[in-house]
Amino acid sequence: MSARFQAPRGTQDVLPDMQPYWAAVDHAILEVARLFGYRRIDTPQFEAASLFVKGSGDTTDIVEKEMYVFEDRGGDKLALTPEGTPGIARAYLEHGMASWPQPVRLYTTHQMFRYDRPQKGRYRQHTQFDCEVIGSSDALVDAEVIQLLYRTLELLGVNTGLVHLGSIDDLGPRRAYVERLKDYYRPHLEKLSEDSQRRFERNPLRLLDSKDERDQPYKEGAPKLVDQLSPEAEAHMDVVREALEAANVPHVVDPLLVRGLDYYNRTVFEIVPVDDERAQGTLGGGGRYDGLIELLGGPPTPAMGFGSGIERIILEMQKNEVAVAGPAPPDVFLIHRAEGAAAVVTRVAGALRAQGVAVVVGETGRSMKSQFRSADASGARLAVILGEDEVARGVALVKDLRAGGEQREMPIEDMAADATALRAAP
RNA sequence: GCGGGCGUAGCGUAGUGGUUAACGCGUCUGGUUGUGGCCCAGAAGAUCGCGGGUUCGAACCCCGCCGCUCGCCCCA
Repeated sequence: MSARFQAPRGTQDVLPDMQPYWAAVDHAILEVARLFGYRRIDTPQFEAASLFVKGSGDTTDIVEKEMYVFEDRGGDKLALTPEGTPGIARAYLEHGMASWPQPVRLYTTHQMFRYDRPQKGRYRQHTQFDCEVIGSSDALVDAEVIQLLYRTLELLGVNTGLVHLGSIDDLGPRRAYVERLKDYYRPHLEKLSEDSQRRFERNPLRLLDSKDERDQPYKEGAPKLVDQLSPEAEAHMDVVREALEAANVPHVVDPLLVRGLDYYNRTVFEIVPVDDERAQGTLGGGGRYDGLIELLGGPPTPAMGFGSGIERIILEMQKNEVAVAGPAPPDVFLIHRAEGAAAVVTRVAGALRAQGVAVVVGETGRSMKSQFRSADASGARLAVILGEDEVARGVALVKDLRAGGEQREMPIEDMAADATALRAAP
């Protein structure tokens, strides 16, 4: 109905029924962060657009085609955060975190905005669970970060497949490799798909995971980066694998794994659900970005991190029929029928709440029957009835809705003063 | 950005050119004075996604737009 307002394309409302899933994810994140010693950081939902142009890379799709850029009333060019890492790197520099004990372990959950054609599991606004470890080049940190995401998903009952692990080496060796790759493809350029011809210019690493029929014959013989890593990168990856092995994180080396941002080096990884049949399956991914902080004007500072899409995680939880706890029902549903009972009703409800009793109040003017129906639907254990008769006599009727439906009288003032008897009732 | 499918009350569906668009769930109100869950009855709730066209007549046929969805691109 375009006549009525609707949520902007690619955005969604999280209705009350869905909130338990979000709460479950929040709890899992809190617990895993505690276990691994990560502290929470929150950064703004928008940043200088140039932070992403510089940090994420000006030729990446995210920056070039998908970023929400706007100019504010003061003329500043800003961007809604399309990804999490540059903002955190910026905060690291801005707040002198280099003088904190290194490395700095941080996590956050953050809204991300990307102008893209929406699909299930791909939205224009989505939420990411982000972890970043800044100030260490230790391969054990790489393994730790991967493990952290894996454990989070495990804790949430999400059935992940193997962790896909790769290495894209350091900048110098990678450039040399890209030249070798282009040399290999150049003679066949004419015969490649249009997409791959574009990739040849813009993102040669992507040539290797083309799905187009026409490109298949050339993939086999193409040089693979993981097969010719520099000795340093190879040794680094060996340690990562050894540590993942020891941590019981099942993984596989994926020679075709490429990440979308410019700043990655060495370790890259991705976690996809087991028997994933959809295109937007990736639950999370990340890698090492030793050059980013320096690129943003800081001292050379190694770092490692990941982003994981919470909407996708929840989609998986639902697919796996993971049970999540809903909110507890109220303790008491307060039914009232007296004329002009607003004051008594409000006072009793307030007194009970002050003692920690959860109270939902029935609607004025509705029949007993109707209010009892509401009481039942609310899931409350007790109905407290303040009818005309009771209010006049200064008592309340307390009825147990779950058990036999027994009912007894309690003086209103006693109940308001001390809810202990009510809790025990009847 | 490219290609395919879909769009009927809050939700799930029926109706595929011809009288006041149907059913289930849900909501509300009742089933004799003030008592829930089950049951029964009634009511409210739909400009048939929006706009235009064809036709005596359109939810139904055609076009455009919007939204969802699947694949590609890309990504979480």
